[in-house]
Order: sequence, then C-alpha cells, then structure tokens
Amino acid sequence: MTEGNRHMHLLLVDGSGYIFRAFHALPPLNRKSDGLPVGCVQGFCNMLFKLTQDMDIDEPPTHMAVIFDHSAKTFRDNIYSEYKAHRPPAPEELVPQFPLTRSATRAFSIPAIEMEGWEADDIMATYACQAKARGWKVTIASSDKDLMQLVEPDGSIRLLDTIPRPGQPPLRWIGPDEVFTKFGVTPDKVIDVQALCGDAVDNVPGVPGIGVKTAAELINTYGNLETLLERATEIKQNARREKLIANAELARISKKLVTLEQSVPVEIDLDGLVRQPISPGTLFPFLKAMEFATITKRLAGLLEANPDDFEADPDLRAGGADAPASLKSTSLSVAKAKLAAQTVPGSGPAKFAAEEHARIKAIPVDYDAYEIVNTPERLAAWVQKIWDVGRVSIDTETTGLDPQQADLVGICLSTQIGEGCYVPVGHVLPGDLLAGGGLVEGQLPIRDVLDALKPVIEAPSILKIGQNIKYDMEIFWRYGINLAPIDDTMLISYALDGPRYNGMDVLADHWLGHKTITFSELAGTGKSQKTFDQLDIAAAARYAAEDADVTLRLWHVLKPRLAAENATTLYETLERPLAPVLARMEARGITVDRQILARLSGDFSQRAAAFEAEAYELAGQSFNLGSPKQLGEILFDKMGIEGGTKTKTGAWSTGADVLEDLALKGVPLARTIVDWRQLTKLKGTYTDALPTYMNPRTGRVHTSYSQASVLTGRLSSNDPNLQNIPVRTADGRKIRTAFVAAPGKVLISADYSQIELRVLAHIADIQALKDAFEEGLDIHAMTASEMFNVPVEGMPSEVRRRAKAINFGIIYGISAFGLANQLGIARGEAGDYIKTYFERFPGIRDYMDEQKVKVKADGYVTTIFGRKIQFPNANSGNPSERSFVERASINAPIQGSAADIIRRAMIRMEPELKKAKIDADMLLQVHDELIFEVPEGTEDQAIPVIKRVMENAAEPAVRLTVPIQVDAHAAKNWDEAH
DNA sequence: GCAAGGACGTA
DNA sequence: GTACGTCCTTGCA
Repeated sequence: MTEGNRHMHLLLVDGSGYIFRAFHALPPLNRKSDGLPVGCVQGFCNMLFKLTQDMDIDEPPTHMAVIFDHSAKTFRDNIYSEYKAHRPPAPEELVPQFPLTRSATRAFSIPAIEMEGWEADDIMATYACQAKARGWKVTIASSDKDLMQLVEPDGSIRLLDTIPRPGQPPLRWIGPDEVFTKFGVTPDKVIDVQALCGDAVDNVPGVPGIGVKTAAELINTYGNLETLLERATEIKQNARREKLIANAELARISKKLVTLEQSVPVEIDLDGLVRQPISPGTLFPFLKAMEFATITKRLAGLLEANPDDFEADPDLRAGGADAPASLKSTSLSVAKAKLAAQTVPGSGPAKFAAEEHARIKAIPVDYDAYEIVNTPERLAAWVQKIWDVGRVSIDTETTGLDPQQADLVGICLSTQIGEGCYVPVGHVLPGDLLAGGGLVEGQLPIRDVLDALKPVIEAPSILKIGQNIKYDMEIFWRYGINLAPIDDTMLISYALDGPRYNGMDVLADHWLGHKTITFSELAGTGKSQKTFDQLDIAAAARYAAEDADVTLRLWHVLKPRLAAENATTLYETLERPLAPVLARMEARGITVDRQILARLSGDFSQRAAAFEAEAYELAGQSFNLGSPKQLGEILFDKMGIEGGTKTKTGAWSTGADVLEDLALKGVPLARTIVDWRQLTKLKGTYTDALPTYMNPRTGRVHTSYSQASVLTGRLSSNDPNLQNIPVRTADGRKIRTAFVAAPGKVLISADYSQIELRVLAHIADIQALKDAFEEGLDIHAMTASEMFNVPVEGMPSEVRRRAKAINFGIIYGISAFGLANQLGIARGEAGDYIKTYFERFPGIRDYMDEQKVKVKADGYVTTIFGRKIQFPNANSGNPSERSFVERASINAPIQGSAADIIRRAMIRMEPELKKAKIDADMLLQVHDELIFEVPEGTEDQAIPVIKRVMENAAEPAVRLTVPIQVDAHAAKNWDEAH
C-alpha cells in the first residue's frame, strides 16, 4: 500500500465537540410523534454531512471516523481526582441524544468510535500517530486547544476549526503557525506550556499565577518543562521563582493530565476506517426514524434514492420497536402495499439487489482461474490482496465434520469473484494406519501458513465471509487464531428466507444457477469415502477454491437483499452476533460422567431383557420388539384385537398413545411394549450413545448448534442433540444426573417461566392473562378457574390438567380434533372447551384470525422482532395442508418471539457477565433454558446477573406488556440444578 | 448403501 | 394441535 500513501488522508472528527456545539448553537427541537429531544442529533447530522462535503472539494479523506468520549472514568482520574471536576452533568435533554449521535454516525456509514477509560482526544491522538507512521495526512476536525499538541511542523497533522465565525472563512486550518499564535511555542512544546498555565475549564491546576504568556516565555527560554523546573532557582523574579519551586509537582501532574496518550489499544485499526460510500439502506431508516424530513429530502436528491423505499429503523422510531404494524393491523391492503413497496425492483435498494444478482449470476465459474498456493511469496501476495480489498471469503477444509475434533487440511480464500486459491497444509500420502502416510510434497508448513494468515484473520478491519463460518471459527481457535469480524452467507440467507435454502450447494444452485462440485463426487460415499487429507491436492483445490469463490458470489447477491427487504436489523442483531457466542458454547462442551451412564446402561438393558421375555410370553412367540410392523401384525392380525388404526402408509399404528389405550382395555402386552420401548430408547439414544461423543482431547461432550435450520428462529442441537435429554420420567432424569459440573464448579440452570404464554399474552394483548402474570398466579389454574367456574383453591388436579392442555393447544394452533385426542375426550366436548376459551379470552380468537389472514395474504407471519416466518404453501389446494399452515402460522410468532428473546439474552450475556466481573461459562441452550458452569461458591453472584439479562432481553427493542420471569438454580448436576 | 417411515426424547 | 433430532426397521438399489 506504500504506492498510495501520498494520497491517504485520515479525517478524525471530534464527535463530543460536535455534540456540544450543536447543543449550544441550535434551538431545541423535539420529535413530532413523541417529543423525544432530537435537535442536537439533527444539528450533528447537518454538521457531519457538511464537513464531508466541504472536505471533498479539495482534500477528500480516504479514511474517516468520528470519535466520542466515553462516559466512564479515564486514567486521568487516577492521576488527579479533581480532573474535570468542575464540569456540570450533561443537561437532561442531551442525555438521550448521546447514543443517537452514534447511530447517526453509523447511518452515514462512518465508524463511530469510543472506548471505555479513554477520552476522545487520546483515541484521536493514537490514530493520528499511527497514520503519521504510515506517511498519511491527518485532519482533526476540532477546535479543542488540547489537540494542538498533535500538530506537525510539516503540516501532515492539522486541526480544522469548523465553528462558524463572522467574517472568517467556514473552514480554518490550524497548523504550526496558528498554534504558535495561540501558545507562543511550537506544537511540540504545547504540553509544557499547558502544564504551567493550567486549564480552568478542565480543572488542570498548572502553576498558580502563571498564564500562557509567561509560560511560553519560560519554556522558550529553558527549552522544556523539566529543565525549567530543575533550574528554577536561577530565575531572577522572586515571585515567579518561588511559585515554580513550590508548585513543581503540580506542574508535573498537570503535564501528565494534558499529555494525550498515543498508544490506546484501539479495536479497529486504520484499515478499518476506510471511507465507505453512504448507503441509502443504512441512512434513510435512521433519518426516517428521527423524522428529519428536510435532511431526508435533501440527501434523497443527492443520492438519487427514493426515501419511500425505506422504513423507519424499528429500534429507533417513536414508540421504540413496537410490534410490527402487520401484527396489530388487520388491514390487508396496508400490508400488501408495504410488501409491494419493498419488493418492486424499480428503485432504491431493491433495484440495486436485483442488479447485483443479475450481474453476479452472469459471471461463469472458471476452475482454471483457481490457484494452489505453495510458496511463501504467493501466500504473501494473497495476504496483501486481502489487506487491499478489506474483505475475504474464507473456508477451511478438514479431516471431518466435528469442529472440535477435525484437523486442518487446507484453507481456501477468495477476494474477488472468479478468483480463489487453495492453501494445502495437511494432505497425507496413502498408507495404512500404522505406517501413517506422511505429508504430501508441495505444501507449505502449516505453522508458516497460519502465522502469515493470522493478522488478516484477526484484523478488525478485514471482513471474513464464510458459509457456516461458526465451523471455521472453531477450527481456527484450536490453532490459536481468533477469526473476527464475520459475515455468514448461510445466516444472511436464513435472515431473508428462513431455512429454505440452507447449504451452499442449494444456495449456489438457486441463486447462481451453478452446480458446485459435491463432496461425494470428490471423495466417494459410504464406507469407502476418503477424508479430505487423503484427497489429491489438485482435485481438492478445485472443490475448495470453488467454495470460497461461490461463497463470495453468494455474499454479493444476498447481502444487498438485507437492506432491500428490511432484514438488516434482524441479521445484525439476532443472527450475526450469535454465531461467535454459539461457537464458544460448542467449544466449551459439558462434562458427562461416563460411569453413571455405564451403570444406567446395564440397569436398562437388564430390565429391557425382562420385558422382552415377558412380551414373547404374552405374544406366544418371539419377534422383533423394535419392529412396529411385526408388533402390529401380532396385536391386530394374530391376536385379533379390535379397534386398531392404520397410518397413512397402511401400516398398523402402534404408537405409545395407541398402546396405552390398549393397556387400559386389558391387553397386558401393550404395557410391556411401552415399558420396553422406553428403556431401549433411553439406552440406545442416551446412555449408550452419549459416551461415544466424549471428545478425547477435552474429555467433554460438544454438541453442535444449528443457527439456521428452524423455521421459527429456534436453535437446534445435534451430534449429539442435547436439547432432548430426558426429564419427564424418573428413569429419564437419571440420565440428567450424568451431566455434571467440572471439579470445583457448579452448574446453573436458568429457565424462562411460561415464556410462550407470556409472549402470547403480549402479542394478542389478553388483559386477563397479563393480569394473572402480573399477580404471579398459577396460570393454568387461573385459566381453569375462568373456564370452568371453579375456585383455584382446592381445584381438582384433573381440572387444572385440562386447562393446561388447552393453554398449550392454543399455542399450537388449537383444533377440536387435536385437543380431543390429547385429553381423550369427545370432539364435541373439546370444541365446547375451545368455544368457552374464546369467550373468556376474546383477544385470542382475533389474534388467530389475524395470523391466518396474514399468512394467506403475505405468505408469512412475523415475530415481535420482525423475523419473517414464511409459509410458501399457505394457499395450497390441499385442505389438510392448508389447516396445517394455519396452525403453524398461529404458533410461529409465539415460538419465534420467545426464541428471539432468548437469542438476545445469549448475545448480551457474555459482555454483561464480564462487566459484572462474573466468571461464568454459558454451555447449553434448551429453547427456554440456559445452562452455565461457574466456580463453586460464586453461584449467588452469578444468578442475579443471569436472571437480569434474561428477564430484560427484549428491551429496548420491544417493551413487553407482561413481566418475564426466570427461575435459576445451582447444583453439581443438571438434574438437581433444573 | 441409502431413504423413508415410525416411534419417541425435548421445549 | 407447534418446533426439532436420533434410533431402528424396512424395502429397494
């Protein structure tokens, strides 16, 4: 990048200075719809935009950032407790505008930077210093005299005063000459002068009685502060000499206070500040939320965009992110008009997305353009290319599918569509297990490759794009590399289209019309399938580089759709930040006690064998108890039991409910089978299988979470599934006792109480339910009491059980048929229950009708956080399919909103725990429950923080109108903690 | 060797 | 009646 250095120009804006200027210079202004004070935000936007326009005329910056003061204390408070002590607290109406100015900055696609413990001046000093080291030019938009110490004699670092002053030009540069006019010294001596004269505003003491003029004279005479203080006795004037000697220490402290720190550990490096074009999809949702009509109009003209294509940012608009209008409104025409405005590819982001799609799709895949990297020079060239472009699509090839076990075999990269490279590092020669192959020639040493790539993979300024990048994050962690920041095409697709097109092969086929090489084509299938390290490098490279190339293409196609289809907030708040959280949970794993499981296996297998013998006895023959087919034939054909039903494929139904029924009717074999099935299920799926998942490296079990496979936004867990560990039966719970805390630790289980019913009460706005939750009542008993006119006191458990079934039925999109089945009552009776329920809670029926209408009209329903859940066959010609969609569309906003809430809790959990200085590891998520591992004895500190984060997770995006309750317990094992 | 269907574990 | 993943058998290649 040395070639371009002459033209690099960094513009740093003193954000806090701008805020206060806007505040003092402008009349107050309140947002029309809710009175939120926004005058300062508006002024800030105007000033920021004007600055970029003015600068672009003759000195366009190539890099830019707005730097803010962080409200917390800084290192200067430790040096001098009185520092800035005279500063009054910020005016009340200014406080809510602080975060909004950050949002404003980001809306203009400019990085907004602030750091706890540092003043904006220190951060600016650091960036200026870094930029100077690279030979860049630096402009600091600020009139703060404290920054004058940064001015360079050669003018490479200058300040820019933009405060309008009558009779003066709008932009006034502050270079060495201006500094000399102000302080009477060259910029490098400014801090010495300030150390002597102090600063009344910041309460920097200085030496009492010495002003700027005297200070400058002294410093110019003695060269610098230290020399002056050492030789103070030589000063002729009595008063001046005495003051200096008496206050030497105060002067030294003052110097420390005014000296700006130039090595702040900034999280974003200079490359991350590269100037971005203003994106209408980012800008207009903000401006509309603020209701800045004039700026909106002006910028729409300049950007040639139509603001009507964008909706106000739901997190910022008046009333906060309330339920989307579609949930509240039954007006179909409104919903349809909105949909049309979003998707008509005639203008704005939708047009851009459509054009990008067409452009990318037309570029053919050329396998010959891919490169195998096996020299340090070529690797270095790729690294340089990544720095230049600022982003890279990346994929790892490994020996297996388990990110906690698979070893790295190669890395593929692509920075530009149509290009791609493969860096093989772990391909082995054929050989038996004992002879052990050895590495194939022509590969760079893995350590060299990782050392070369680590800086870009960890660079905050380089975006790493992947398909299911959580996998690659975990692989790289095991090699000591922290992959961040990320974008994930799988998650972008999920935010847009749900789990419909999961998988890169499907995405490539659907969006690019390109069939990728499949792993089976490359490595074979089944038992003879090769692992990646056994593949020929040339063949592997085509497959691998194609993956990186295609991922980059998909990113170009899918990313613009986020803005075009209003899914940016969903992706940025609920998808992208969750991936690294899940990666860490997977990497941690959980300890499982092998011995407990082994003992249970033995017990279950003995008892199952007894049931097996009993079953043969009762059946009068032996048969495969695991075969529903054979069992059906014995029960209904051979034994001639009446009343059997058939499944849709014509086989006898032998499900647990059928067998339970038969058992009650006096068929002892049915009971035996039920018992046998339960035990063999527990043994086969849990006590036998779980130990095989124990990772030999960590000794723990690491599940894998799928973030993008559930229609409603829930997670799913696999290999092994730790979201269906038994809990309902006594035998089942014994399995939970095998999930234990590591030595010296305890597990905490924290679960949302009745989260879905609470969400339902909120969405459907059911006052009676809300009141019950507000008063902390037993919700099922209360429902029963309302429906059956029975007092809660002394209520028969059967009555409560029925009400509970109805409550769940409501959540599942109730039908008389289903409820009757569940409760074992007649269809008519179940229908009466439902009717009564609707009479007692009339809002429920309205809610259900709204969802049904909406799904038919729009093809989707939404959660309270704006996640769309699509049902492509909502208008199917098949009546049973249609009713199925109706029920699912009733359930999806409830299940999905609850899922979004716990996602928000998970995303916030780690930083909040860290802030509270709690050492707690989040290990598992089971839909409404989070499992943590904490040092023994710290559970009482951890639990309140965990509860607080979970209970407030919806805020501030959504203000729920029901209280959310979380119950948390600690114990050595999961069974006791739950 | 693989896919589909049935059964069953969870929220 | 919603949403999942896993184990096992069966039937076909």
